[in-house]
Amino acid sequence: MSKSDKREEIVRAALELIAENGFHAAPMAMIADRAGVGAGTIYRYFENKDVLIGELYKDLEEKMLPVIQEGYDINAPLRERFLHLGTRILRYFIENPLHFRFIEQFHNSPYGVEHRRDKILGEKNGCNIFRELFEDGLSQQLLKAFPLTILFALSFGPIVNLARDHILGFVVMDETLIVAAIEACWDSISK
Amino acid sequence: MSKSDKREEIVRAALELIAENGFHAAPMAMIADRAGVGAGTIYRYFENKDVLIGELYKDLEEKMLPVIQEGYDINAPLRERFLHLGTRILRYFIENPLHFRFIEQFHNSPYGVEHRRDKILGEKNGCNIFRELFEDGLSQQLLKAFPLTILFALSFGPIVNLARDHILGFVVMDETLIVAAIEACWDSISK
Amino acid sequence: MSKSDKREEIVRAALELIAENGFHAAPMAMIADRAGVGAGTIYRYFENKDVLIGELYKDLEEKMLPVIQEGYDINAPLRERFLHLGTRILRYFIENPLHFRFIEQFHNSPYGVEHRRDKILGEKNGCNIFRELFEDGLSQQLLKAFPLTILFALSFGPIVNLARDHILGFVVMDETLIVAAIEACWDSISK
Amino acid sequence: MSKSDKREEIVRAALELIAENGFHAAPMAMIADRAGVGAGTIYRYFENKDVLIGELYKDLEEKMLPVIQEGYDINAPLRERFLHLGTRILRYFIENPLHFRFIEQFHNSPYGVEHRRDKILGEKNGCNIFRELFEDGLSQQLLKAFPLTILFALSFGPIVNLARDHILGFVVMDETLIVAAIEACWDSISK
DNA sequence: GATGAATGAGCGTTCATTCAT
DNA sequence: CATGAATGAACGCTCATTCAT
Repeated sequence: MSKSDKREEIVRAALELIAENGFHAAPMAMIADRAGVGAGTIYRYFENKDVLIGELYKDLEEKMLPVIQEGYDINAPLRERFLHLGTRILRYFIENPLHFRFIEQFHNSPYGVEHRRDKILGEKNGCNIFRELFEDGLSQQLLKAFPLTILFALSFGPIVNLARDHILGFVVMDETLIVAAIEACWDSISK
Repeated sequence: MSKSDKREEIVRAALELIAENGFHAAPMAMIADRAGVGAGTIYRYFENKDVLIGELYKDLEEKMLPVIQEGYDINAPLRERFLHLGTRILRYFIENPLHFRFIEQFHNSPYGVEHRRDKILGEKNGCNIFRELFEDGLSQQLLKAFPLTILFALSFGPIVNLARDHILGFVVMDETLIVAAIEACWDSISK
Repeated sequence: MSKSDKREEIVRAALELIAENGFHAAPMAMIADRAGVGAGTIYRYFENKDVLIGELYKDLEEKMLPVIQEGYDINAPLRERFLHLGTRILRYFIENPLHFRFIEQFHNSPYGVEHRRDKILGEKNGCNIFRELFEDGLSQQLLKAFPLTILFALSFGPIVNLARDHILGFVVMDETLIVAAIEACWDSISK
Repeated sequence: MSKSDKREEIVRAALELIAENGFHAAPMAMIADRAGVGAGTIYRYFENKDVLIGELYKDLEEKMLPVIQEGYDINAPLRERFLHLGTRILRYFIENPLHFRFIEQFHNSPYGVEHRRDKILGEKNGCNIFRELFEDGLSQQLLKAFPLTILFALSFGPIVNLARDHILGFVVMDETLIVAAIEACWDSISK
């Protein structure tokens, strides 16, 4: 197994265990076991458990962003851009329930305290797409005159809830429902 | 300190510690300490930690429900009813940040697994108010023809996010913003 | 409830709990509960748990001795005297399984360390009957020339085992078997 | 210290502490201490305390059986076979007082409940030697017509008592006394 | 570099004993 | 006197982290 394969295995094992049963069910020894490496080996790749979790989170961000942005046309009409991003995110969560479950757990854990803010969509990285989208919308007066934070809340609050409900089996989000739900979100932020 | 004072102190201490820093920062000994009681004393009031957490959650539910329902007029127009409940819930969270933080933590913890669904607004108690509200709206064709789960998601997703953002200081939800935000939620569910 | 009734209740409760499930299953609070008194009350009658256990043991000794000696004729032939005592003890244990179970537990517990020697049959009290019996037998050269300790072991070892096996249901000691078994013990010590 | 040395040290430490002062005087931390290992280390070798105790018991059984059987001639006369086994067991206990004390404690403890019956001499393993011995004796009509349980009690009751008395210093069982005592046991079971 | 046995601080919980009522 | 709520030391056990191999 190559060096980066090992890192990959560790991260994958951690993701699975945490997503499936929460942080409390993912001791380092169990992660090592499932990754097929020695317990001490993890510490060659990650300084400690906090760092492992943090990097796992960053990995997921990095996998998610290109998928969401794929085919995104910054010059399309605002509504279309919103629907593109919103449905892509929701679809991504639904298709990657382990990622979603981990991200949720992460935000409500000691590991995620300093990430509390939704970095995915916030100021970090190059991923200001949403910010730009909202700012465009505000300046064009197509959106209600809310602070960005509120526009985020109105958009992502439902998305996260819908993803959770789908994953837990409370509702089946087929393509039609996905689009309709994101359109509803649009109604909440657009004038 | 009277018997019921002691129970109160324990519950309060647990609430504070968990709300402030999460479950991992609330070992029984620390809860006891902050409550000003001996470690063993907790076990006179609560069979074990799980039970303590569970009862704390129930306590909060019980405190919250009457506040939300106060002044609720089931015969008012649908929009008004929605705004009443939505703004009340959001205000409650904002005014009781410890309650909010605990409830959030609880839902994303091993303690809250069986409560995953938002019981507050779900089928339990007499608090089917929201369900009734949505069912009324659907039958009167005032709401978009979504499953209840999605209507819940569109309503509560933003509320929870807004409460969190306010508590974390990312936005200041004054009365005007509260009402405007809930009105925006109404836009997402109404035809 | 009179003062001595209370003591009686406490001792009875302790006996039952310990005999039924061992010392580990008899915390003071449970003893108090079953005795129908407050936990603190026990300490008015017994300085501490050790003393309670010790006095319970003494109580049982005192109840047992007269039953064993009843009808004992010191002038009867040696064999008859042995059979009298041996069968009486065995019968007593069989008819009072709680007493037996407690005594057994007691001897193999921290509480009974200083009582290790079989006081019932040893030098204490007026109960030197057995000692006298053996000494008579030795001087009359009816018994094998063993130290007293060995004569005790040959006599009581089987009795205790038989009682235990009966109580645990491994064998049913009816009157015929009781007598035959004690006669067998006699064979082991008599010339 | 090698891996199996460590297991050995833990088992030895547990044996010593329990034999010397009983289960109550052998908390895991103390066992670890005396074994010269960390507290957590014990759990690499034994799932929990119950398992440690249980395996210690099995270890002792396994050490004891071959010693007892050594030189045993199944074709020798019955009396000789009985004396062989009886004296060997008694000698073993006398020479291994820690083993004896532990086994005694074990049988009268919550750990040993399911072993209540003397498995050493009962049906388990290949060690039906005693059972076979008694069954042979019964079929040849050399033994009194007792149930096996009673023959066991008549044989082992005294042995256990003699071992205890020797270890506690109440009597010194030299070779002559050992043989004479076991011969006395034989008298109790033989016709 | 990789390992996994070893560690020990820290957890949730119990219970003999005390003492205010 | 009797009570039982309160106590806190001590228990069995877990797990992030280290380090000899």
